[in-house]
Amino acid sequence: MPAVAREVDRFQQFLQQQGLKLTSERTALVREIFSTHYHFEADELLFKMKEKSVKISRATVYRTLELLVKSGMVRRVHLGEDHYHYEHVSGNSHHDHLICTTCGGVIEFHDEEIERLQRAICEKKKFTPTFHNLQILGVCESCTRRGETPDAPDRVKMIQATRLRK
Amino acid sequence: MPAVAREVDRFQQFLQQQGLKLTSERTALVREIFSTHYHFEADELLFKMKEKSVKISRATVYRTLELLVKSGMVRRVHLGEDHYHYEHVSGNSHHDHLICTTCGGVIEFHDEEIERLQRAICEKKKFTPTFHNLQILGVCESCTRRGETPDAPDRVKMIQATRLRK
DNA sequence: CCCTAAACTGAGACTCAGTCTCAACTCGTC
DNA sequence: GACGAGTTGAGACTGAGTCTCAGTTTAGGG
Repeated sequence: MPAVAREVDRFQQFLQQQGLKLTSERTALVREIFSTHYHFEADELLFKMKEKSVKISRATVYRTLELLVKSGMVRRVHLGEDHYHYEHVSGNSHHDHLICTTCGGVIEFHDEEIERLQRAICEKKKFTPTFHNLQILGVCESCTRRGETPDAPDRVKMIQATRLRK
Repeated sequence: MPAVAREVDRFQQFLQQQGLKLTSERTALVREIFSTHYHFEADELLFKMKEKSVKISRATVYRTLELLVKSGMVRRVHLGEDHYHYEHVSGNSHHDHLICTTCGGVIEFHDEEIERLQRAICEKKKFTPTFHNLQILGVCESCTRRGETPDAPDRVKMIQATRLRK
Protein backbone atom coordinates (compact mmCIF):
# COMPACT_ATOMS: atom_id res chain seq x y z
CA MET A 1 0.00 0.00 0.00
CA PRO A 2 2.19 2.80 -1.22
CA ALA A 3 -0.26 5.62 -0.42
CA VAL A 4 -0.22 4.85 3.30
CA ALA A 5 3.54 4.47 3.32
CA ARG A 6 3.84 7.88 1.77
CA GLU A 7 1.82 9.36 4.62
CA VAL A 8 3.99 7.66 7.20
CA ASP A 9 6.93 9.20 5.41
CA ARG A 10 5.36 12.61 5.46
CA PHE A 11 4.79 12.32 9.20
CA GLN A 12 8.32 11.07 9.72
CA GLN A 13 9.63 14.13 7.97
CA PHE A 14 7.54 16.41 10.12
CA LEU A 15 8.73 14.69 13.28
CA GLN A 16 12.34 14.93 12.28
CA GLN A 17 11.96 18.64 11.62
CA GLN A 18 10.66 19.05 15.16
CA GLY A 19 13.34 16.86 16.69
CA LEU A 20 10.76 14.21 17.49
CA LYS A 21 10.82 10.48 16.96
CA LEU A 22 8.87 8.06 14.85
CA THR A 23 7.81 5.17 17.05
CA SER A 24 5.99 1.96 16.24
CA GLU A 25 2.87 3.33 17.94
CA ARG A 26 2.86 6.45 15.82
CA THR A 27 3.41 4.45 12.68
CA ALA A 28 0.55 2.12 13.52
CA LEU A 29 -1.79 5.03 14.16
CA VAL A 30 -0.91 6.83 10.95
CA ARG A 31 -1.42 3.62 9.00
CA GLU A 32 -4.79 3.08 10.58
CA ILE A 33 -5.94 6.64 10.04
CA PHE A 34 -4.89 6.86 6.43
CA SER A 35 -6.20 3.46 5.44
CA THR A 36 -9.71 4.27 6.64
CA HIS A 37 -11.64 7.05 5.09
CA TYR A 38 -13.32 10.18 6.16
CA HIS A 39 -14.12 11.10 9.72
CA PHE A 40 -13.37 9.36 12.96
CA GLU A 41 -13.31 10.00 16.70
CA ALA A 42 -10.38 9.52 19.00
CA ASP A 43 -12.16 6.77 20.89
CA GLU A 44 -13.05 4.97 17.70
CA LEU A 45 -9.39 4.88 16.81
CA LEU A 46 -8.49 3.58 20.24
CA PHE A 47 -11.09 0.86 19.87
CA LYS A 48 -9.92 -0.19 16.43
CA MET A 49 -6.36 -0.59 17.61
CA LYS A 50 -7.58 -2.70 20.50
CA GLU A 51 -9.55 -4.84 18.05
CA LYS A 52 -6.39 -5.48 16.11
CA SER A 53 -4.62 -6.29 19.38
CA VAL A 54 -2.24 -3.41 18.87
CA LYS A 55 -1.69 -2.10 22.39
CA ILE A 56 -1.77 1.69 22.35
CA SER A 57 -2.87 3.75 25.30
CA ARG A 58 -5.48 6.46 25.28
CA ALA A 59 -2.82 9.06 26.06
CA THR A 60 -0.72 8.07 23.08
CA VAL A 61 -3.69 8.22 20.75
CA TYR A 62 -4.46 11.76 21.84
CA ARG A 63 -0.83 12.79 21.75
CA THR A 64 -0.39 11.44 18.26
CA LEU A 65 -3.54 13.09 17.02
CA GLU A 66 -2.26 16.38 18.37
CA LEU A 67 0.96 15.96 16.44
CA LEU A 68 -0.89 15.04 13.28
CA VAL A 69 -3.04 18.12 13.61
CA LYS A 70 0.08 20.26 14.09
CA SER A 71 1.64 18.71 11.03
CA GLY A 72 -1.44 19.58 9.04
CA MET A 73 -2.05 15.97 8.05
CA VAL A 74 -5.20 15.68 10.12
CA ARG A 75 -7.89 18.21 10.87
CA ARG A 76 -10.04 18.55 13.95
CA VAL A 77 -13.68 19.26 13.18
CA HIS A 78 -16.93 19.64 14.98
CA LEU A 79 -19.50 17.44 13.29
CA GLY A 80 -22.98 17.89 14.61
CA GLU A 81 -23.21 18.74 18.26
CA ASP A 82 -20.80 16.69 20.18
CA HIS A 83 -17.13 16.20 20.93
CA TYR A 84 -14.36 16.34 18.37
CA HIS A 85 -14.07 14.42 15.18
CA TYR A 86 -10.97 14.14 13.06
CA GLU A 87 -10.46 13.82 9.35
CA HIS A 88 -7.28 13.18 7.46
CA VAL A 89 -6.07 15.62 4.89
CA SER A 90 -4.32 13.64 2.22
CA GLY A 91 -4.44 15.07 -1.26
CA ASN A 92 -7.99 16.25 -0.64
CA SER A 93 -7.97 19.93 0.07
CA HIS A 94 -10.26 22.08 2.13
CA HIS A 95 -13.97 21.32 2.18
CA ASP A 96 -16.99 21.94 4.36
CA HIS A 97 -19.72 19.61 5.62
CA LEU A 98 -23.39 18.84 5.23
CA ILE A 99 -24.30 16.75 8.25
CA CYS A 100 -27.42 14.61 8.34
CA THR A 101 -28.94 14.74 11.81
CA THR A 102 -30.92 11.60 11.06
CA CYS A 103 -28.36 9.06 9.91
CA GLY A 104 -25.21 10.86 10.98
CA GLY A 105 -23.90 10.84 7.43
CA VAL A 106 -21.53 13.53 6.24
CA ILE A 107 -21.41 15.00 2.75
CA GLU A 108 -18.41 17.09 1.86
CA PHE A 109 -18.58 20.08 -0.41
CA HIS A 110 -16.44 22.90 -1.58
CA ASP A 111 -17.59 26.18 -3.05
CA GLU A 112 -15.00 28.65 -4.19
CA GLU A 113 -17.54 31.45 -4.29
CA ILE A 114 -18.35 31.02 -0.60
CA GLU A 115 -14.66 30.96 0.20
CA ARG A 116 -14.18 34.16 -1.72
CA LEU A 117 -17.02 35.90 0.11
CA GLN A 118 -15.54 34.81 3.42
CA ARG A 119 -12.23 36.36 2.49
CA ALA A 120 -14.05 39.54 1.50
CA ILE A 121 -15.76 39.74 4.89
CA CYS A 122 -12.47 39.24 6.72
CA GLU A 123 -10.94 42.01 4.70
CA LYS A 124 -13.78 44.35 5.45
CA LYS A 125 -13.51 43.63 9.19
CA LYS A 126 -9.69 43.75 9.07
CA PHE A 127 -9.59 40.22 10.39
CA THR A 128 -6.73 37.86 9.49
CA PRO A 129 -8.26 34.42 9.00
CA THR A 130 -6.32 31.26 9.70
CA PHE A 131 -9.01 28.63 9.42
CA HIS A 132 -12.71 28.25 9.00
CA ASN A 133 -15.43 25.81 9.59
CA LEU A 134 -18.83 25.66 7.93
CA GLN A 135 -21.36 23.00 8.79
CA ILE A 136 -24.88 22.77 7.53
CA LEU A 137 -27.10 20.50 9.60
CA GLY A 138 -30.21 18.97 8.15
CA VAL A 139 -31.62 15.82 6.56
CA CYS A 140 -29.98 14.07 3.63
CA GLU A 141 -31.69 12.88 0.50
CA SER A 142 -32.15 9.22 1.40
CA CYS A 143 -33.40 10.02 4.90
CA THR A 144 -35.87 12.48 3.46
CA ARG A 145 -37.11 9.77 1.11
CA ARG A 146 -37.48 7.31 3.96
CA GLY A 147 -39.56 10.00 5.65
CA GLU A 148 -37.25 10.07 8.64
CA THR A 149 -37.66 12.84 11.14
CA PRO A 150 -34.51 14.54 12.33
CA ASP A 151 -32.71 13.31 15.42
CA ALA A 152 -32.92 9.53 15.16
CA PRO A 153 -30.79 8.20 17.97
CA ASP A 154 -30.29 4.74 16.43
CA ARG A 155 -26.86 5.29 15.02
CA VAL A 156 -25.68 7.07 18.12
CA LYS A 157 -26.70 4.12 20.26
CA MET A 158 -24.98 1.74 17.88
CA ILE A 159 -21.76 3.65 18.07
CA GLN A 160 -21.94 3.77 21.82
CA ALA A 161 -22.52 0.04 22.04
CA THR A 162 -19.33 -0.68 20.13
CA ARG A 163 -17.34 1.69 22.24
CA LEU A 164 -15.20 0.10 24.86
CA ARG A 165 -13.57 1.96 27.64
CA LYS A 166 -10.34 1.04 29.51
CA MET B 1 -36.42 47.06 32.06
CA PRO B 2 -39.29 46.25 29.75
CA ALA B 3 -37.18 44.36 27.20
CA VAL B 4 -36.17 41.72 29.71
CA ALA B 5 -39.70 41.41 31.00
CA ARG B 6 -40.87 40.78 27.47
CA GLU B 7 -38.43 37.89 27.17
CA VAL B 8 -39.62 36.39 30.43
CA ASP B 9 -43.10 36.63 29.01
CA ARG B 10 -42.10 34.92 25.83
CA PHE B 11 -40.56 32.07 27.82
CA GLN B 12 -43.63 31.85 30.02
CA GLN B 13 -45.76 31.44 26.94
CA PHE B 14 -43.54 28.70 25.61
CA LEU B 15 -43.62 26.86 28.93
CA GLN B 16 -47.38 27.08 29.15
CA GLN B 17 -47.71 25.63 25.67
CA GLN B 18 -45.63 22.67 26.78
CA GLY B 19 -47.49 22.24 30.05
CA LEU B 20 -44.43 23.37 31.98
CA LYS B 21 -44.11 25.84 34.81
CA LEU B 22 -42.43 29.18 35.23
CA THR B 23 -40.44 29.09 38.46
CA SER B 24 -38.45 31.76 40.22
CA GLU B 25 -35.22 30.03 39.15
CA ARG B 26 -36.20 30.07 35.52
CA THR B 27 -37.23 33.70 35.69
CA ALA B 28 -33.94 34.66 37.32
CA LEU B 29 -31.96 32.85 34.64
CA VAL B 30 -33.85 34.39 31.75
CA ARG B 31 -33.40 37.82 33.31
CA GLU B 32 -29.69 37.27 33.68
CA ILE B 33 -29.24 35.93 30.17
CA PHE B 34 -31.19 38.66 28.45
CA SER B 35 -29.69 41.49 30.43
CA THR B 36 -26.15 40.53 29.49
CA HIS B 37 -25.08 40.57 25.93
CA TYR B 38 -23.64 38.22 23.45
CA HIS B 39 -22.12 34.88 24.26
CA PHE B 40 -21.78 33.03 27.50
CA GLU B 41 -21.00 29.59 28.88
CA ALA B 42 -23.16 27.54 31.18
CA ASP B 43 -20.58 27.71 33.95
CA GLU B 44 -20.27 31.45 33.59
CA LEU B 45 -23.99 31.75 34.16
CA LEU B 46 -23.81 29.50 37.19
CA PHE B 47 -21.03 31.63 38.59
CA LYS B 48 -22.86 34.91 37.99
CA MET B 49 -25.91 33.67 39.85
CA LYS B 50 -23.71 32.61 42.73
CA GLU B 51 -22.12 36.07 42.75
CA LYS B 52 -25.56 37.60 43.13
CA SER B 53 -26.32 35.12 45.89
CA VAL B 54 -29.13 33.63 43.86
CA LYS B 55 -28.97 29.94 44.71
CA ILE B 56 -29.44 27.93 41.54
CA SER B 57 -27.93 24.51 41.03
CA ARG B 58 -25.83 23.39 38.12
CA ALA B 59 -28.55 20.96 37.05
CA THR B 60 -31.16 23.68 36.90
CA VAL B 61 -28.93 25.93 34.83
CA TYR B 62 -28.44 23.19 32.26
CA ARG B 63 -32.09 22.21 32.30
CA THR B 64 -33.20 25.78 31.77
CA LEU B 65 -30.72 26.32 28.96
CA GLU B 66 -32.09 23.25 27.26
CA LEU B 67 -35.60 24.64 27.48
CA LEU B 68 -34.47 28.00 26.16
CA VAL B 69 -32.79 26.34 23.23
CA LYS B 70 -35.95 24.35 22.52
CA SER B 71 -38.00 27.51 22.66
CA GLY B 72 -35.67 29.10 20.14
CA MET B 73 -34.81 31.97 22.47
CA VAL B 74 -31.23 30.84 22.93
CA ARG B 75 -28.85 29.21 20.52
CA ARG B 76 -26.06 26.77 21.24
CA VAL B 77 -22.88 27.51 19.35
CA HIS B 78 -19.35 26.27 19.10
CA LEU B 79 -17.00 29.20 19.42
CA GLY B 80 -13.39 28.36 18.81
CA GLU B 81 -12.34 24.94 19.89
CA ASP B 82 -13.91 24.12 23.15
CA HIS B 83 -17.17 23.24 24.84
CA TYR B 84 -20.51 24.88 24.16
CA HIS B 85 -21.30 28.53 24.26
CA TYR B 86 -24.75 30.03 24.21
CA GLU B 87 -26.11 33.20 22.74
CA HIS B 88 -29.54 34.67 23.12
CA VAL B 89 -31.70 35.28 20.11
CA SER B 90 -33.73 38.34 20.87
CA GLY B 91 -34.57 40.54 17.93
CA ASN B 92 -31.18 39.83 16.42
CA SER B 93 -31.52 37.27 13.72
CA HIS B 94 -29.11 34.75 12.35
CA HIS B 95 -25.44 35.60 12.09
CA ASP B 96 -22.08 33.88 11.91
CA HIS B 97 -18.84 34.45 13.80
CA LEU B 98 -15.31 35.68 13.37
CA ILE B 99 -13.41 34.39 16.39
CA CYS B 100 -10.11 35.88 17.45
CA THR B 101 -7.83 33.10 18.68
CA THR B 102 -5.66 35.67 20.46
CA CYS B 103 -8.06 37.64 22.63
CA GLY B 104 -11.09 35.35 22.42
CA GLY B 105 -13.18 38.16 21.03
CA VAL B 106 -16.11 37.43 18.75
CA ILE B 107 -17.28 39.54 15.84
CA GLU B 108 -20.66 38.76 14.38
CA PHE B 109 -21.48 39.10 10.72
CA HIS B 110 -24.20 38.28 8.30
CA ASP B 111 -23.90 37.93 4.56
CA GLU B 112 -26.99 37.21 2.56
CA GLU B 113 -24.97 36.16 -0.44
CA ILE B 114 -23.23 33.41 1.52
CA GLU B 115 -26.58 32.26 2.87
CA ARG B 116 -27.94 32.12 -0.64
CA LEU B 117 -25.01 30.03 -1.89
CA GLN B 118 -25.48 27.64 1.00
CA ARG B 119 -29.10 27.14 0.06
CA ALA B 120 -28.02 26.53 -3.53
CA ILE B 121 -25.57 23.83 -2.45
CA CYS B 122 -28.21 22.11 -0.34
CA GLU B 123 -30.56 22.12 -3.28
CA LYS B 124 -27.95 20.64 -5.56
CA LYS B 125 -27.22 17.87 -3.04
CA LYS B 126 -30.92 17.38 -2.28
CA PHE B 127 -30.21 18.13 1.35
CA THR B 128 -32.85 19.75 3.58
CA PRO B 129 -31.04 22.19 5.84
CA THR B 130 -32.31 23.02 9.31
CA PHE B 131 -29.44 25.00 10.72
CA HIS B 132 -25.93 26.08 9.92
CA ASN B 133 -22.84 27.22 11.60
CA LEU B 134 -19.96 29.18 10.08
CA GLN B 135 -16.96 30.21 12.13
CA ILE B 136 -13.86 31.86 10.85
CA LEU B 137 -10.91 31.63 13.22
CA GLY B 138 -8.05 34.10 13.03
CA VAL B 139 -6.67 37.28 14.54
CA CYS B 140 -8.71 40.43 14.95
CA GLU B 141 -7.64 43.92 14.00
CA SER B 142 -6.49 45.16 17.39
CA CYS B 143 -4.57 41.97 18.15
CA THR B 144 -2.86 42.21 14.78
CA ARG B 145 -1.88 45.78 15.60
CA ARG B 146 -0.49 44.74 18.94
CA GLY B 147 1.55 42.19 17.02
CA GLU B 148 0.05 39.35 19.00
CA THR B 149 0.67 35.83 17.85
CA PRO B 150 -2.31 33.52 17.80
CA ASP B 151 -3.12 31.38 20.83
CA ALA B 152 -2.47 33.68 23.76
CA PRO B 153 -3.64 31.80 26.82
CA ASP B 154 -4.04 34.88 29.02
CA ARG B 155 -7.75 35.28 28.70
CA VAL B 156 -8.37 31.59 29.04
CA LYS B 157 -6.46 31.54 32.32
CA MET B 158 -8.36 34.57 33.53
CA ILE B 159 -11.68 32.96 32.82
CA GLN B 160 -10.61 29.80 34.58
CA ALA B 161 -9.47 31.73 37.61
CA THR B 162 -12.87 33.30 38.04
CA ARG B 163 -14.63 30.02 37.63
CA LEU B 164 -15.79 28.42 40.80
CA ARG B 165 -16.94 24.88 41.04
CA LYS B 166 -19.46 23.36 43.48
C1' DC C 1 27.60 -1.85 17.18
C1' DC C 2 26.95 0.39 21.57
C1' DC C 3 25.79 4.31 24.76
C1' DT C 4 23.34 7.97 26.17
C1' DA C 5 20.28 11.80 26.31
C1' DA C 6 16.16 13.05 24.91
C1' DA C 7 11.86 11.63 23.61
C1' DC C 8 8.16 8.39 24.26
C1' DT C 9 4.98 5.18 26.44
C1' DG C 10 1.21 3.11 29.50
C1' DA C 11 -1.50 3.04 33.55
C1' DG C 12 -4.25 5.27 35.92
C1' DA C 13 -5.34 9.49 38.53
C1' DC C 14 -7.40 13.70 37.39
C1' DT C 15 -10.31 17.52 35.24
C1' DC C 16 -14.23 19.53 33.56
C1' DA C 17 -18.58 20.01 31.13
C1' DG C 18 -22.57 18.04 31.19
C1' DT C 19 -26.26 14.38 32.80
C1' DC C 20 -28.88 11.69 36.03
C1' DT C 21 -31.25 10.41 40.32
C1' DC C 22 -34.28 10.94 43.93
C1' DA C 23 -36.31 12.87 47.91
C1' DA C 24 -38.17 17.20 49.08
C1' DC C 25 -40.45 21.15 47.33
C1' DT C 26 -43.33 24.43 44.22
C1' DC C 27 -46.75 25.88 40.92
C1' DG C 28 -51.17 26.30 39.07
C1' DT C 29 -55.52 24.44 38.47
C1' DC C 30 -59.80 22.57 40.32
C1' DG D 1 -56.69 24.98 50.11
C1' DA D 2 -55.43 20.43 48.30
C1' DC D 3 -53.40 17.73 45.01
C1' DG D 4 -50.66 16.04 41.29
C1' DA D 5 -47.58 17.12 37.88
C1' DG D 6 -43.57 19.43 37.30
C1' DT D 7 -39.31 21.32 39.51
C1' DT D 8 -35.43 21.70 42.43
C1' DG D 9 -30.69 20.85 44.71
C1' DA D 10 -27.09 17.93 46.16
C1' DG D 11 -24.16 15.13 44.77
C1' DA D 12 -23.06 10.81 42.31
C1' DC D 13 -21.98 9.72 37.72
C1' DT D 14 -20.29 9.82 32.75
C1' DG D 15 -17.25 10.42 29.02
C1' DA D 16 -13.84 13.00 26.50
C1' DG D 17 -9.68 14.62 27.08
C1' DT D 18 -5.21 15.82 29.95
C1' DC D 19 -1.47 15.04 33.11
C1' DT D 20 2.08 12.55 35.70
C1' DC D 21 5.82 9.72 36.33
C1' DA D 22 8.50 5.63 36.30
C1' DG D 23 10.13 2.63 32.94
C1' DT D 24 11.18 2.01 27.82
C1' DT D 25 12.61 3.19 23.14
C1' DT D 26 14.74 5.87 19.61
C1' DA D 27 18.35 8.17 17.01
C1' DG D 28 22.70 9.46 16.20
C1' DG D 29 27.64 10.22 17.72
C1' DG D 30 31.53 7.63 18.92
